[in-house]
This record gives sequence, structure tokens and C-alpha cells, in this order.
Amino acid sequence: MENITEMLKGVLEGCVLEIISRGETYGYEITQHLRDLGFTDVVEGTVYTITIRLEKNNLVNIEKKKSTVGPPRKFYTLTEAGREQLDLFWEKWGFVTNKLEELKTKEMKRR
Amino acid sequence: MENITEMLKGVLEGCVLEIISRGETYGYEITQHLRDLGFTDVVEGTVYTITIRLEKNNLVNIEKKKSTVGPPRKFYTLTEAGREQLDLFWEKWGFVTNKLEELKTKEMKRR
DNA sequence: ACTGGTATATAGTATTACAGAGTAGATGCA
DNA sequence: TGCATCTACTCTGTAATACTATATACCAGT
Repeated sequence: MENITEMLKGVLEGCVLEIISRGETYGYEITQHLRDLGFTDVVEGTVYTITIRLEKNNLVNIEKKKSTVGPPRKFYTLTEAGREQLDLFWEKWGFVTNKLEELKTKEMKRR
Repeated sequence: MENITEMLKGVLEGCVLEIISRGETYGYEITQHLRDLGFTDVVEGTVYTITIRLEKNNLVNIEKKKSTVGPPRKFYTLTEAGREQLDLFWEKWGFVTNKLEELKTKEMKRR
């Protein structure tokens, strides 16, 4: 899908939180997951800025581990605040999708 | 709903297109519609920047009409390109919502 | 030594919604 | 007349975010 960049704003961070919540993972792997999901144009730099942001906001714990196939990986897990943020994300997402569905299907109130 | 600003990026423009597609309307009224929909924090300035953008991209036609209750209104209707853009918007939106739903509900492929 | 895959890091840019304020027309009321 | 109150468009600046492009580094196989 082309040019969904703007639509991903405020969404990608939630996706990353969700992916981390499924189990300890690291930046490069998160990127792969997102690409597998269908967001094929997401690049490592984007995910990196997101993980840095999560880190700054204390939404993730970090553990550095060696890899046998490359440089060391920074593994992330959610903090309690991260889990709350994730819940909040899905709540907001539900709200927005409801409203959009409503807009798409319902008659418009004429004023 | 609080702080959904970022999530609205790339979405609001589509909403405005959809609203215009339902019939000739103007900036102030579009703002009211969005607020009625539930996006209560949307302000006129935001809608203004969107309509200006639509105008620049030739997605809307403009007709100025006098009002009996205030200054003249700028009425918008979709151009052919605008209608195409709207279709594209819903297509993108469908794609993103599908992917998010998938992420939310499905098991994660472990690599 | 070279190449390719893995992996983190960073500077700069474009897009977009929002905050906040201004301008202006019409109406109603004191 | 003067003032407040809607209505309605306009404008400037700012913050947040994803992307581009690049750099750095580690390891394995040839």
C-alpha cells in the first residue's frame, strides 16, 4: 500500500508497543514484524526513533544481549507504564475507528 | 477522547473530503460536523488549513455565497480528483484497519 | 580481503494538527 | 448609537512524528 505515512502517525508507536508486549524483542526484529504485517515501507530508522522515544518515556525496559549473527541486540520489554500506554492506545484506536465507521456509513445530519 | 491528535493525522483530511462529498458545505460547518461526530477538539484553524490544502491540490471547487447571518461563506464541492482522492483514502484506511485488527488479534509469528 | 546479512545510531526534512489570535459581517438589545 | 454575540474566514507559529539518507559495527562464508 502506497503513501500511508501520514495515516501511520500515532499508530506505529502503538504497534511497536503491541509487538513488544508479545515478548521480549529488539529493534531490527520489530521492523521485520511490521514489514511482515504489511507495512512494507517501514525502515529501521523509523523504528529506532520510536524505541528511543519509548525508552525516554520509561515505557520499556532494556537488556543488551550478545548475538551470534551480528552486533549486540537491545531487547525491550514493557514496563507497567508501557502496558498502560498500550491499553490506552487500543482505546483511542477503537474510538477513532468507530467514528470513522460512523462517518462512512451513516447519513449526514443536515443543519 | 483525549490526545488523539497524532492519530488524526492523515485521517482528518479524509473526513473532510467525505463530509464535502455528502453535499456542498463550508469550513465552519465542516468543523461543526466533525465536532458532532465526536472529534470535539477540532478547531476552525485546523479545518481551514485542510481546506486550503484541498484547494491547492485541486481536490475541491469553490463558490462564495453571501450569508444572512454573518460574513460570506466559501462553499466546497469535490472535483473529480477529489472524489478519486476520497476513494483512495477509504482504501488506505481499510488497509490500515485490517492490519491493526490482525496485529491485535492474531498470534505473533516467532522468528 | 570482500561481500552480505544483521543491528544500532543520528542528522536533517516534510507533513500535519493544533494553539492562539485577528478580522469581519450580521443581528439584537439597551 | 454602542456593545455583545454569533457566525465565518484567515493567518502565524509550534510540536509531534515518520521518513530519507547515511554512518558505524559485528559476524560468517567465500
